[in-house]
Amino acid sequence: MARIETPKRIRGTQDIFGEEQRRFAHVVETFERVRKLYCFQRLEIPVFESTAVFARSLGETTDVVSKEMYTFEDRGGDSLTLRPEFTAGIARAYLTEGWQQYAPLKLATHGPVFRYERPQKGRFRQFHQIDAEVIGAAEPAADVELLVLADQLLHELGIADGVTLQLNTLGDAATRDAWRAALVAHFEAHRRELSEDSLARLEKNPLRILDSKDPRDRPIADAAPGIDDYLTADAGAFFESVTKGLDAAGVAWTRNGRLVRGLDYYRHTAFEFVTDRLGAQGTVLAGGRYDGLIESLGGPPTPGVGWAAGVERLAMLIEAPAVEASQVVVTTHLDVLSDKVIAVTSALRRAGISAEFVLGGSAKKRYDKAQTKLPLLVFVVTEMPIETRRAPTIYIDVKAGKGGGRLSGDEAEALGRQYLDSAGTVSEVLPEERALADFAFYI
RNA sequence: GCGACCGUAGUUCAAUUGGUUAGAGCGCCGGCUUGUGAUGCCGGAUGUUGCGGGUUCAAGUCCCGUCGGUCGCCCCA
Repeated sequence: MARIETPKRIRGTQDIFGEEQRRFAHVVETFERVRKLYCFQRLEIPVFESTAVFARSLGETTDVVSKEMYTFEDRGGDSLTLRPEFTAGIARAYLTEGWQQYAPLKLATHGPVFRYERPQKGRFRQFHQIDAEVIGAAEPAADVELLVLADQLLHELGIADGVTLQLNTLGDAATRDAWRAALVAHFEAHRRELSEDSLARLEKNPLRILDSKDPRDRPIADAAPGIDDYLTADAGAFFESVTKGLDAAGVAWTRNGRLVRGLDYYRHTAFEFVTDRLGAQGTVLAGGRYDGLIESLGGPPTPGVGWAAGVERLAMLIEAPAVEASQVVVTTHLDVLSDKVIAVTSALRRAGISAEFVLGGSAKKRYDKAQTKLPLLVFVVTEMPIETRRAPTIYIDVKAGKGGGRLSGDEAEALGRQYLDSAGTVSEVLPEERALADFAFYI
């Protein structure tokens, strides 16, 4: 017989399940909660866009655009790209949907993004980001609002202690141009001592030499001119307002004058929340101001700030959330799903009580499995004779207690009665010495 | 794109310097304890040792290739 080869999971993609998915969901749910506290509107945008949306906004020479995008032709011959990030798509939506009328807009979204990279710890080809943006607000208060939101999110996830906010300014266009020219001159003068990687950076993105990890580059990078000397008065004042705002909000930050961002569209504020607990992938949440991005997409001059965070990276840092125990687990001694079992279980659920029905195995196996669900009560539906009685019966196990706690007989009886009554089931307590549980309800 | 290490049942891992029918825990399936229960007892099934080639009397163990995983570099969330 021919052997059918089982399909493989595509490299860099994930099947998220069990504890991993609980961590994942907790990150997203916490983001949703905090985002509402800051009155950021939830937004959904497409997973793919015209290739030009990303190529023009991120910068043609960036690694993301030049070698990491999932780009393909659709059946109509158009070049499409799976989004490698959110900001460009949101900017495009802002323009095509005419959202200028709502500006300034505070937006939040989350979902999968795609980058063709070599997978490693905290790095995938399809991964997930949470994202927050403020479009149409030029004032530093917008930057502060986003950073405070990020800071609160990390606190609520319980990981703020291990993560530090590194902050820098890239200045305005004039600042950036002057600083860049000075850097290029400095690095050109030390051309011979630079690493191969940095020689390539010198052509493509000289700013990146500043945060090189290569020991050969460090002394040269450390001796390079700082941006502060080139900041225009406006740019300096802007940055000061941001830092003062953070102090006022009680957000801890440290200046990192060598922090630059990889994508071309960043101006002024640039920041990264960094941890040392994720190996090489220390950046957990990052972003900055991108005045000029929307212009590069053919729109009117429009200020913007935003950040994105990797859901998987955050999920790796948090404490594992506990499994949600069901309130009631229903099982049965009967071999087939009797009408009684169906009636009881669905009545409980209609009454708003989470009730799990255990499938598979023998009555004993099902009972053991029911115990492992850590419910408040286990209902055992049976028609087996107890003493001389043959009426359909629900036994309630008083020994099962949520979180290892045990219920007293009275508590169990009260709860069982309450559940059964709210489930619309007539019940009568039968103290039964030889029952599975301490109480039996005739139904 | 570059480098290092790794790849054995569903899963986590074993298997002396290459040497008989590749083992265990968990999980799964069945049975027992006339029923007090997540952690009782007994039994059972499942592997083309990632895939393809090579060396050898003999390969899970060595070599080459390939695919995949992990961790670095690069880049980024």
